[in-house]
Amino acid sequence: MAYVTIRDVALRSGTSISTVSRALNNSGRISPATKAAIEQAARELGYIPDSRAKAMRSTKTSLVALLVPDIRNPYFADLAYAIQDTLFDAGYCTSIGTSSENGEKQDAYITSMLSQHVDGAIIVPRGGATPAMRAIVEKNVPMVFVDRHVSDMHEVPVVDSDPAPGLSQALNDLHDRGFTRVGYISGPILDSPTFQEREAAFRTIAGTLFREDGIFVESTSFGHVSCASVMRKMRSWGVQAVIFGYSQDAIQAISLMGSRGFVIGKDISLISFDDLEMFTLTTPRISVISQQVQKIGSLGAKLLLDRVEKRGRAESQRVKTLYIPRESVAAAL
Amino acid sequence: MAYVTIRDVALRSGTSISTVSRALNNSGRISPATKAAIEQAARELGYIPDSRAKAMRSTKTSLVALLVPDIRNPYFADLAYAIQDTLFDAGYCTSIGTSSENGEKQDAYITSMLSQHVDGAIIVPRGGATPAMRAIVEKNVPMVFVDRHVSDMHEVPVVDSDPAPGLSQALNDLHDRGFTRVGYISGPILDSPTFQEREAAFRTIAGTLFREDGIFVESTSFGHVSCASVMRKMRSWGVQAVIFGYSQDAIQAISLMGSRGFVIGKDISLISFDDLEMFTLTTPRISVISQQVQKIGSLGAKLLLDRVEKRGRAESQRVKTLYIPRESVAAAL
DNA sequence: CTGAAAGCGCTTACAG
DNA sequence: CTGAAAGCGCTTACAG
Repeated sequence: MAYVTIRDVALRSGTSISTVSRALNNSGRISPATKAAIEQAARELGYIPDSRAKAMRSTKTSLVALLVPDIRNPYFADLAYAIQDTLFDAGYCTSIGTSSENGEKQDAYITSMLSQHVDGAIIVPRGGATPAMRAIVEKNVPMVFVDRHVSDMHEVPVVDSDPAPGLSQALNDLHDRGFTRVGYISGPILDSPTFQEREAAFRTIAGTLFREDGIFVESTSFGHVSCASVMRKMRSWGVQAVIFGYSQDAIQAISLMGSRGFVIGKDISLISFDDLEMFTLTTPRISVISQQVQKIGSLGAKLLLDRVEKRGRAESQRVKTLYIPRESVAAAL
Repeated sequence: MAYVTIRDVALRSGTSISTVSRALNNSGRISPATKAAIEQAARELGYIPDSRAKAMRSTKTSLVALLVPDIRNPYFADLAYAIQDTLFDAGYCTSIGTSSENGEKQDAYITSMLSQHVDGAIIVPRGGATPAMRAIVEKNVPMVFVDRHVSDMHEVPVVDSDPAPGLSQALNDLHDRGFTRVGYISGPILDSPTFQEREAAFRTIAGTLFREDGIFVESTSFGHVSCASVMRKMRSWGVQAVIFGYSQDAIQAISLMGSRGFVIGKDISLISFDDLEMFTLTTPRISVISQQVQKIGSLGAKLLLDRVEKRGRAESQRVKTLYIPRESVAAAL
């Protein structure tokens, strides 16, 4: 059984190709009788229209490309799920690609999607603008950035979270509990306006609540070693509570502390960005600053749909971060 | 800047469409001079071949569909990553779809992939055979099942894990530590040969090590309530160590126990299937039976490639499960 | 209401 | 070595 084509359906229903097309797409007038006959023939044959051929004529693929750095990161998995869900309900298929925080692969994927003439692209950019990303813009393919943005592509709308509200709530909580020495670990800050902004927001807000000499900021790159040494530094400075701008760092830190007998919420208090399920499984459960990833995802998808379907001028949006206190933050010693 | 077509490249290089096609695909003889000119023209114009048009002629899309129940489940995220990685290196693009353990969505996705004439499909099936899955087989599109299988589709090869080795190691460990009352919680066993097999393997192996009246088996469906009540039952029966066949259940149980002050590794010992990162963050860390998901993924991908590229008759494969003991299993009280 | 024809962007025999 | 032509499976004016 090879693929059934529109021709087979026409033959079987004793009509022509054009009539079948019109009947199955509800376009133009057709007599109810022929329409019914055609639908039955299509059903009997198990006809599945070739979307490639369809798309070539109508320049509409109902396909959207989604690019995330790493699908194994639960934050991105949640994001991808929310986006795919929203898009699916609107009749679009989402193709999820992974760039592995790797520029080359990122561009290979984008190019491949472009060659399939996707109707739009949702991208969590990694690093700066790339050739393939510029190609998307040049070809006028609708695109939105989600979660992060790229500093030199201002024409692309972005849906991300505003770190200030959650950080403010978190820092106020620490302040209220009597902490005087707070630290911030900012993750892979290089090239990332998002992580830069988080750090800046921390500095600003902490500056209004704590003394200058009670505020400590460090950054990690990827990798275990660095995270361990940063934690050591924080400890040696007598930092009482530390906020992680990058949840993957927090995960490493928790694992490290567990293996060294450090007790979170006692030896040191801890807060991380991203409301991940695993942060509720640890003992104690980890306080988080939620980016409301679900909201970011659905907003991003809707924004793209607005562009694809050309309703209004959709603009960038920010979702408020939200502090969720749990037992990893205790009173100051 | 609309899309650049092969026609534009021909015009710019002063050649014909057919020559451009041959030059860019390295097929047939072309003089080095014209080839160079064409390549330059293509580069200057930023030509990206239309893969839809390409595929229509050559019946090769270099596209593979991957269907997983829920990408937010870290086990499937790992699986998807491994598969996508292997396929990417072989020159294939993977489109990841999520069925949300929902038959309708599963079929909608498959049909959509079929309409794009993917070169193959890798599926983690949910429930039994569906109409769309049968359509794949009928149309002779290469397909493999991964992680789970469907009882009534024997023609489809499957790569999954053999539960026996890991279970055997785990149960021997429990036995050696002096446990006499062991429990097994089997997850959503309905319609799932995989979960059924795990339970059967547990019964068989436990039967050789423990007394009949020291073996307890229960199953959960999805949802919190059920998991809590099952745990209660296990406790009331005096079960000393429990093995979870479904890691999502274990996650719930850990969370429940944490909120009730139960201490894992002391009040009860615990082992779960699936070597998830989060199981190393808990205190104590959770002993697991690893399915070696990475291996399953890459084997599954390779098996599909063998079918797609018609090398030999690729057959089903099993990966051995592996027991990784950690602190969630203590000595018997 | 329905059919024949053109054309979307490619590839692939077929001539030259 | 290179070009003109047919055709992949559709949709969409255009006639009838």
